Amino acid sequence: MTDKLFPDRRHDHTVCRQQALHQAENYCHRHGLRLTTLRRRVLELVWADHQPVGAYDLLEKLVSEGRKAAPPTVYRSLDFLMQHGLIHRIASLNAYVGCSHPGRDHAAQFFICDGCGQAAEIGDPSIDSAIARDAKALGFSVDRQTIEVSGTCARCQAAGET
Amino acid sequence: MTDKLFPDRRHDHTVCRQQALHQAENYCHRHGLRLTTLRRRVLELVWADHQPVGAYDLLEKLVSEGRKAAPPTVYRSLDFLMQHGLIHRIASLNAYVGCSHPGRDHAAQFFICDGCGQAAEIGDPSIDSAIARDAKALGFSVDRQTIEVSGTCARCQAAGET
DNA sequence: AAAATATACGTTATAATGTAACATTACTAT
DNA sequence: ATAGTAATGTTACATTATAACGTATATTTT
Repeated sequence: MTDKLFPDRRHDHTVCRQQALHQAENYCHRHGLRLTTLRRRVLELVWADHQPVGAYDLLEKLVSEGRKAAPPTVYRSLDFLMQHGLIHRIASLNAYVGCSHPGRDHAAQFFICDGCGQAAEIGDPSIDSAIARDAKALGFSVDRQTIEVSGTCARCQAAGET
Repeated sequence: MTDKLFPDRRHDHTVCRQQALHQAENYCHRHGLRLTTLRRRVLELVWADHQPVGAYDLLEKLVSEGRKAAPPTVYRSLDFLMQHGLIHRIASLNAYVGCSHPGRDHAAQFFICDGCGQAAEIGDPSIDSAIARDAKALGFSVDRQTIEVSGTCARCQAAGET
């Protein structure tokens, strides 16, 4: 079974990371944004795998690479990357994950596996439209959304059944 | 305009609070749970209004009432109340709010106003079913959901337009 | 009712996450 | 080159949450 949303460890993650960096470079270039060495590196670290990463994990990696870094170093980069839709924050985990569809303004929805820790971003229009409908009924003006579904992915279920 | 989900300050909130406490008492009695003085008081404080409250705000109130309390005091009560569906945690705010439909096991969805700070709990089956459909397509087994939509409620929009 | 057990709470210490404020460096544009 | 702006370094601290262990209170068993 090939599962692009919850990939196993065999998948060539270099591709994911490279593509994300490439897209980020394009995006920043087109919009006159400065994807500095630090920001680029933070993005790269966030894309180390498909699991959301904590800010202090990132900090630790930066420091271990010899860079002078403190919490604000990381948080500022994360803020920049979030502002421009290159990463997302997972509120239920206090962690950050690369955006699968950067460039487009979109409300992300996540399925998060408690087993492997991976977060899969989906963009289901029917969730969006249901929320939009409710908002309209309330007269509520939507600014941002946090849609995070936790549970167990297919692979981990299979693995857990022994 | 009467808005039960984003009530104004005139609404008789005593009713909301009383009802919530009453339901909690019933629920705990039926299930053999101990709604101790502390837990009851924490629930009452969470229901002080319709705005999610931070754990340390609760702690401060408990202490100011003369009770000996420390962070674990509050967090343990919050854990109990959450476990039994009497309150919800709002992950995007690190805050807690009374559950509007205790007793039933349900996936809550929230609209949170940046203006007045109030959180309205809704239970839209079409959001649930959209998520269930996506989960099924992924073979994902859902455990819990975090659905939080932030923005501005109708009343605050009206107030803001001057 | 007394002892045994389990549950809840008190207490201290600390972990984990995030921000404010100001100094310094590096880039950009004239 | 120089001034202006944006990014990063640095120190200090705020906020949210939990671990670990002791004490008290309630519940069950005898």
